Amino acid sequence: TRAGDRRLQGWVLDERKAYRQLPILPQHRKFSVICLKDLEDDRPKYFVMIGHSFVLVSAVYNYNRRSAALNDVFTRLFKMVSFNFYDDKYGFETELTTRSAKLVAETIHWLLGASFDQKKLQLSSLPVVLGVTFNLEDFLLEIKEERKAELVESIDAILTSGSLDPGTAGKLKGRLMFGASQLWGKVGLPFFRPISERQYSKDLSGDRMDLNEALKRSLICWRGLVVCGPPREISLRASKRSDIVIFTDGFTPDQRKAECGPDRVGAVMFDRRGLAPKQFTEAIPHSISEKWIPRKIQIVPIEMIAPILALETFRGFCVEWLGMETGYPTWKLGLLLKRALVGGVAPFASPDWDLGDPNNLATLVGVRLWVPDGEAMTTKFPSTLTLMELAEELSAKKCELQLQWIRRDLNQLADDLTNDSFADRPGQDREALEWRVIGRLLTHATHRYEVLEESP
DNA sequence: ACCAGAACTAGGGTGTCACA
DNA sequence: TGTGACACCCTAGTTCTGGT
Repeated sequence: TRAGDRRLQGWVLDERKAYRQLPILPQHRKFSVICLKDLEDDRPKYFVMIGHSFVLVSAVYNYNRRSAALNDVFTRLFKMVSFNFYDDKYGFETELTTRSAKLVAETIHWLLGASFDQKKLQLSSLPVVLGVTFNLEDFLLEIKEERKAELVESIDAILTSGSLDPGTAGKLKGRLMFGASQLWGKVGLPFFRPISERQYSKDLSGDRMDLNEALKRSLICWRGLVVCGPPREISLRASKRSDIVIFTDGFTPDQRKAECGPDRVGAVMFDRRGLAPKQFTEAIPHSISEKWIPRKIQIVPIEMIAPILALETFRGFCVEWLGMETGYPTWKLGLLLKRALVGGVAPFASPDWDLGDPNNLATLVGVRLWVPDGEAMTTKFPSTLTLMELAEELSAKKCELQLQWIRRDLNQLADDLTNDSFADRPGQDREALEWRVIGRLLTHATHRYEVLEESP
């Protein structure tokens, strides 16, 4: 932010009875009639509505047009940082200007005849917008306590009753998804799977509505997240220049092309402060790859492991982002396994499990993978484990994970290294790598997968 | 290098939920 | 009523696989 270290505040303005403020064109009033039964004489009575009613098709468009127009006055004329969502209008400023920004918002509404609730006006470093608290002192998005309590209550009710019907499952999933948007990272993503499966299950006979093992554990895990999951951070969006950039690549022999040799990864690091790039290449030991789901070509896990090794090898740097060359379309990730399931980790279910401990969180993180045409959320087993390992490695180095796809031809150096082509490149000292989580997770996740596979 | 069948995808349609 | 996110179903078309 260009405001430097100045404290931020927000203002919020809520319009009163939003749709009712939009008038019906007088000559159209004959089309705007509602009918109610009079309980006294049991006869229908008709009323002409002079304001837009809820559910009227044009009300949504008409109202949002007005809302957006008002916001345009704020942003264009007064250069304010403000937003609108239906009748919620809100903006952020430094301490110096919040008061005047709020005054502008109120005055413009008053001048143009848009009435608002004086009682609902906010001017605070903890503004509440759309039911979410923006904590501008600690830069956190906080889930409201009431919402927390409602979610816990719903989950407990399901656990007590021991059954969950598709309708309730869908309702719970929707509310959890909204709540999760205020929580740290993509925590909890894997636990939606069993809930989602119940939502769309069609067989309602016999004991099919009963909670199975996977559902019970998912609910318990979600309860834990709602109660003690850390809030989402509000990050400063001003982009900084990267200190270093790392390119990686992976290789695995393709029998169709009669290729041979071990699975291999390579990486090149460009350091803004250094003259020459640094590089390494390493074979993936069979003890690691034999644990993957058998496939003819294991290129995806190999490509994903490359960044982990790169970070371990080039440790001691402050990494801002990491380019991962996979050259691999999203859908191939799905080939790793037909059923998309990932394990909850056993200690998660115990009450004394500390969610604040990054070691625990890293085992739960779901990672969003960016690819050229669109994006894919993968919670598929076991590719997610590789991403967890990567997240864990980054977390241990106080880094944030952001995977980006780049064109293959921009990755020539890593490509060469991976293919054992060392021309013009001096040797690199190697360091032994210890896997942080992948071994442990494979055991847990494989077990979890078996449990889920067995459960109906 | 080629072929046939299997396996898989994109994208439209439908439907659920949440929020306003 | 609108929006977005997600899941499932379906069809036409593409890509992979295993064999020659």
